[in-house]
Amino acid sequence: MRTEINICWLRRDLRLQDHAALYHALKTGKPVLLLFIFDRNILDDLNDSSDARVSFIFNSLKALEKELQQKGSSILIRYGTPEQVWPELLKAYQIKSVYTNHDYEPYGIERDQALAEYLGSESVSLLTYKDQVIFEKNEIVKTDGKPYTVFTPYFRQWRMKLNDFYLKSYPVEKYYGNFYQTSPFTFPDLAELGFKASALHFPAADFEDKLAAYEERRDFPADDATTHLGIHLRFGTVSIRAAAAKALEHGAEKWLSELAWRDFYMMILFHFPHITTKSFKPAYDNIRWLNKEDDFEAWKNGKTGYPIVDAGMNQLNQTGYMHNRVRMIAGSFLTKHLLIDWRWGEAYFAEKLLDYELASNVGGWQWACGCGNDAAPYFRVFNPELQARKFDPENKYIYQWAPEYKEGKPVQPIVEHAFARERILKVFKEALRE
DNA sequence: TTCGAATTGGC
DNA sequence: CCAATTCGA
Repeated sequence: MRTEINICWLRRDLRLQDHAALYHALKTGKPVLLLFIFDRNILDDLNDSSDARVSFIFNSLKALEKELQQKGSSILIRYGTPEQVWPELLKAYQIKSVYTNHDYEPYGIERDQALAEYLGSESVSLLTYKDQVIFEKNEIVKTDGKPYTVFTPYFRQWRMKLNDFYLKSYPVEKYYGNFYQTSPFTFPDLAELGFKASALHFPAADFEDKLAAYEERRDFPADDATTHLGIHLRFGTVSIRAAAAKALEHGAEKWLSELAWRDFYMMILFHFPHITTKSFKPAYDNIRWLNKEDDFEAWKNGKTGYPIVDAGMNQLNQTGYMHNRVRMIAGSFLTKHLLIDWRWGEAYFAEKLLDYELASNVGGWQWACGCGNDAAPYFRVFNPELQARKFDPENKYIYQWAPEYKEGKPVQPIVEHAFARERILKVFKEALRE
């Protein structure tokens, strides 16, 4: 008779410390086998064979495999769709339960629902846990029990509720003896998954030394005073509880509130999944976008004639990262100056950002466009020149990423600011009147 | 129901 | 001051 085991399915929680599902799986005392599926439902839609996120996942799994081998175990890596892989696993192993962490994205919810049904039909239980946020789903709601749609009152409650209990680390280490003991499984090459190693640099996971100066310097892109922790939170190579605990320890309230924004947008996406394709506020779906391909190309390639926008796009294209202040400026510019649909911008960021996160990206783009979780600030149109003067007064960031502006040659902007401003105000008014 | 408030602005 | 809606208690 085969040994009965538990499987812990990793998705975006690629670590062996402070891990909710892994903790619960190991604690049962049954041998725990770790699993990762390179999901073709996701991978097949990526159009860059050297997509850096795939490399990041690959590297992270390699590191996990090393850790696991020291414990006499190994990680099972599969390439395919979950629908294909799970029936194979059920044949290969005597599985008691499957442990995994909550996913709040529409695809993830659908995938996990299907799995729950399938496993149920095979008398295998699926146990899922909150792990990637501090507060999820309905943990922070209004007095009427409905989800918040405005950040500030949400955050007031989020901050009040936050205490050591919610930040407590899951002591996974105590149960490391319960990993399934096996000789190492074969570990696939990136090439077998249809990908190449990315040449991009991945940010380190150490963020603590950035916290002290964060609030004061975070808006100045040349300072690079942000933590670059996004990719680690995206793939779970850093635990959100550990990050929030460090924020409290250093009194980094502003940075803590940014972690709350992440919770907020995940909660919003969970309750309002339509926002990936529709405006949060339906009236804004009436906007008559110009959607001129030439303008979109110019924006993508950093050729708008607005130095701060071009610098940002160059930074994104070259490094897979763009400073947050500049993301807002570039987003505002695409939607409000060029009158291009926010979904186009969202899709481009999705392709390029190492720290891409569906909930935050959609939330951020809808905010930049003015169609998102905001009262009524559509008439707020960023002036890219003023923004640059204010946040990059010595053109340090601009010259670093768009050195062509150093020469001081006059550049013809793709659209004149005052004209674009009047135009977008008119278009918005028309859309909202309908 | 009423009323203060609403991430990161600009002219 | 703009311009002005909707949220939330």
